[in-house]
Amino acid sequence: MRMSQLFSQTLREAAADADVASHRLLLRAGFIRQLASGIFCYLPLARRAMDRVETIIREEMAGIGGQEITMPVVHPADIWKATGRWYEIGTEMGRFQDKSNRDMVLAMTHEEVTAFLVSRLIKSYRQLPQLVYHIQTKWRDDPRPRSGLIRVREFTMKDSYSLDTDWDGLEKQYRAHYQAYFNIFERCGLDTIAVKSDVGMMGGRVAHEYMYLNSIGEDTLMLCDQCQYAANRQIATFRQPVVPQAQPAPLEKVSTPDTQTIEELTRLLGIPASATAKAVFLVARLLRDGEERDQFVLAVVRGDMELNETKLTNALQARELRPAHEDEIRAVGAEPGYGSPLRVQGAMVVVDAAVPSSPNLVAGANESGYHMLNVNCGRDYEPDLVVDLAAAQEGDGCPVCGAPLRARRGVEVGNIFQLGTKYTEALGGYFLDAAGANRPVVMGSYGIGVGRLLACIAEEYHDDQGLVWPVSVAPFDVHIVALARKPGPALQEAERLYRELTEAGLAVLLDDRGENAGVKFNDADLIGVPARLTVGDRSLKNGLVEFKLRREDERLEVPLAEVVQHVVQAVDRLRGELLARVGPVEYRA
RNA sequence: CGGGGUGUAGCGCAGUCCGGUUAGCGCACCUGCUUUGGGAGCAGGGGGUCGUCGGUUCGAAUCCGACCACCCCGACCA
Repeated sequence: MRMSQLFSQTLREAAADADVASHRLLLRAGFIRQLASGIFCYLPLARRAMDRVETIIREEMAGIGGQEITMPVVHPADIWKATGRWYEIGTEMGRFQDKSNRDMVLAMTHEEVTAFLVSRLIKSYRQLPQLVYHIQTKWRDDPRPRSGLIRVREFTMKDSYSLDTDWDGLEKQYRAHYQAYFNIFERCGLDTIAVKSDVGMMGGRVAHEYMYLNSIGEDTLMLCDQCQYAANRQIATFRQPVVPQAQPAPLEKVSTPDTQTIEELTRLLGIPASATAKAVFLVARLLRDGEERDQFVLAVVRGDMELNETKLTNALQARELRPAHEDEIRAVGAEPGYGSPLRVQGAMVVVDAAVPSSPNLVAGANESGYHMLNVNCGRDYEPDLVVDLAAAQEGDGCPVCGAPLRARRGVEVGNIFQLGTKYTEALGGYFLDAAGANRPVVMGSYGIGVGRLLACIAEEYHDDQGLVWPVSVAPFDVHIVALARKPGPALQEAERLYRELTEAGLAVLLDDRGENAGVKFNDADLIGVPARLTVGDRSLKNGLVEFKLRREDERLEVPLAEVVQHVVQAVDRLRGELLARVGPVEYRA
């Protein structure tokens, strides 16, 4: 590609609202342009890099038996109604009506369509197992797109769907993906870790997320250095601290004016936060007997812990959870700021597992300005449910080995779900087994956000000057900077190298523009092609061309006759480095 | 959805408080000449519904109102 023809434009200054490095640089280097909030155009440089990412994905999917298909972006709402997700998912789903007022859905994911295909194609156990995938546009009307390509509303996702006769088959395909995903990310040069995760709107049993560790990440991960336990904080468990046991003491009311927070309470009474109980008031939307209804929930965790709303949502199988309003709190007989389960009526009391084993806690008196000493779960109030509700925190004991957990931020670049039969049952995806029985196909679902992956790579590989692409995903392999404005030896040699390197199978970008040397060098650094050749009269006089790797400062003068071979070898070496990263990974359930 | 912020040329900004020539600067873009190993020099030029609608006024980028868009924090979400 000649830079003079490239449909792009580098920018000296980035847009003011680009706050993360990948966004700023992809914009400045002319890879992307934003059309609307969370909606981007991918210009040729980005398209080429995405193509390479997609090629790697296709190769790895083929490696585990995947067959590529294409499923539509627009779906009739019927299939989403059949699985219930039309009703369960809120504003995140794009909905519209076609000209005959039929409800339509913009695809957020393709479990429904896959299950539809299963219902049409799979009749017998002899046709299973299967693995299909596609690389397709998704629409999720995220309440808050941000960080450039990291979090967008319209995006390209590789999603694959495994189809099996039973859970053992699913387990096999799941583990195949587990490994293939590491292969994909390593080949892209990106280090990731797999963490156990919540199943969220997908449903199902087991799920892992692939996380690129970086402080710009929006997910918090709890990691154990000792035993490699790794989980999203949304579901992370931890070892319960040992609590000194004591005889329950009598309830006692104390005056605690202007003491609405745990911190104020511990200061006033001179006690540790672990000796207090915290009441959190929420309203859960529950689905019971096909009817939606709101249930007031009083969650109790110890004062030194934090409520994990995902855990509570899952424990209640709630559709939605929101903070309660003050009038709702008063309606059950509780007092905001001085709340506790004592003498409340009409609330579902859900208690964290650490609370019943912690005697004589200080809790609110449900009366403004007063707390109660020596509150004991089971004696002073009856919980409706005792479950793990507390969020793991940095330093908490690893649930497996007890070593202190570390909290890190990460970006989710992929996920894998063991779905089961939810979708196939809903859409008639049944097969006949060897005994002639009708059984639903067991599904797994596996996603990778292609654009997000690219952004994470950009985030990991850049410096002050610009992007520094790993060769496997770089839009070009070599960038030839021709330091010549008019026809002459330099331009002639640059053109010859462009031809010969292209013939040698490399993707070559030739800067043939009439720009100054400085402009060309800076643009080359910004775009971040891994290898650079500088063809100018100065070196050419001595029969030399300058070679430089983007990631290194060192420059090398190479004799004209050896240039092509030198570049080919250098690119091969870079490719080899990335391939060497791929290897078997131990599966961690 | 709650809180905060910003909308003036492709990008970055000034002008808005205190209404008053033809709305300005840098970069980018076009033409010509010069220059050519790290964001060049000179000369000339093109490009604006000042986010939108409404109001106040002799007069609105500027004051008032509503709306819209975008960004950040939170809620939410994969």
